[in-house]
Amino acid sequence: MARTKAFNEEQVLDKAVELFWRQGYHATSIQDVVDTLRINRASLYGTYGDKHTLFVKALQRYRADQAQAMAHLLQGPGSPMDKIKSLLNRTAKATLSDSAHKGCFMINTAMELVNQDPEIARIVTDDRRDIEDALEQLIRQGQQSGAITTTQDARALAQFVFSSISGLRVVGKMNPDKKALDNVVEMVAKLLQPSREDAMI
Amino acid sequence: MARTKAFNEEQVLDKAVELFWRQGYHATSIQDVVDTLRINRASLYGTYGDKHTLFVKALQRYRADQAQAMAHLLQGPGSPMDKIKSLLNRTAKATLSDSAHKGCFMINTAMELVNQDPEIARIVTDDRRDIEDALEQLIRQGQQSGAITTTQDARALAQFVFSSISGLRVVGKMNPDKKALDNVVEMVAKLLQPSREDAMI
DNA sequence: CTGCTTTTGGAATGTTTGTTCTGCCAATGT
DNA sequence: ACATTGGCAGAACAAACATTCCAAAAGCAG
Repeated sequence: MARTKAFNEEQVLDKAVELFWRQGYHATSIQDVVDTLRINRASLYGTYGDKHTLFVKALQRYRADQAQAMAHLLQGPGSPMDKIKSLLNRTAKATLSDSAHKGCFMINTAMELVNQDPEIARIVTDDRRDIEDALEQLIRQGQQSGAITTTQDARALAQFVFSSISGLRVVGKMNPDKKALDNVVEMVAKLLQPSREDAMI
Repeated sequence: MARTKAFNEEQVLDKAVELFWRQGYHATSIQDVVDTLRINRASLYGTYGDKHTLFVKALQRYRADQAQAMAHLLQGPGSPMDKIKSLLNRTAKATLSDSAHKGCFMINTAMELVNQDPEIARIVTDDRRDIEDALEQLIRQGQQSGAITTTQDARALAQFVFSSISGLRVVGKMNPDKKALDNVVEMVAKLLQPSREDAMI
């Protein structure tokens, strides 16, 4: 009944994710978007709305992708401790193989917009809560099997792991040095392990 | 021989630090600068150069202030371990009392510009190196007196502490929750302490 | 093929951007 | 007192900005 779009809506959104991820919100102009996505201005506005709406869609898509990867890890094989280590190692590896130094789109966005844009702030906060919830659950399991220390409660440890991952992404953005990142991963893992002192209480 | 400036060059630069710190580089227009610093356009360009130059001056001023505070801490009283704890606690406290959620100007800038602006990247890298050097020196002293673990070398621990501080600033930006921040500080401190197992080797 | 609907290309919109220019004014050395 | 130097106010500038509009083109139903 009408003309069909000359582009794939999802694929083009992926390009938007990549672009905003690399450049941030304010440093990206609509001209950049038009050039990079190879889509007409009118089609852009017609399909995704204005710049801010497009950005939100891109961020939510990134978040959905990330959440899926996390779910996959959670229900995969391995002990809770293995999964946490794997998450940390994956972060370190992603940082190292990221030649454009893009870092994490969610954290980049948080740093750029959280105190200027309430809608974005809410997405960032929700994302953090979800990740901390997943970590807490994992840690609780590990604590029950005795693989993770019980000197701190699961929530506190989850917050610590989240903070450590954030730290990794900042350091990775500044200067991705394999040794430095591996060190951090190792130390976080060490802190989660129950020490012999735990039993003395 | 000529008219005197109607403003204090240093005080106005401080306002620029505050503004860029709060909004970042790209989100701040020259009009914002003119309005906030309450200085004429011509005077602005005449005194500080263009936008980029002003930003660099602001960032360097921030860095100098921070470096001075660090030097003061280093040569003050207290053990190396106390100084590290104090640094961490100060970061947590600064985050909590920062109602505008500004975070750390240097880290904000790193996240926004490091992969777009080589001159800024260099400043950020230099700053990180200096901080890690200071931490390493402190940790080395602590190790010699037996107050800090020797299971990792001083450099690795310094990198870990730096990463943890970065994590604090990210978490603090997202949602400054006192308990979460204090937890992180406590755990970093715990990791630095020598455990009884150390002696068993 | 025809009619309808949506996409598309690109010009056009008005605003905001960073930067500079011009004319006036204030302060100081002589 | 006055000339000279540099600060100051605000207009002026072109380029870039986000967004909209219009006419042409393309696909599908009848």
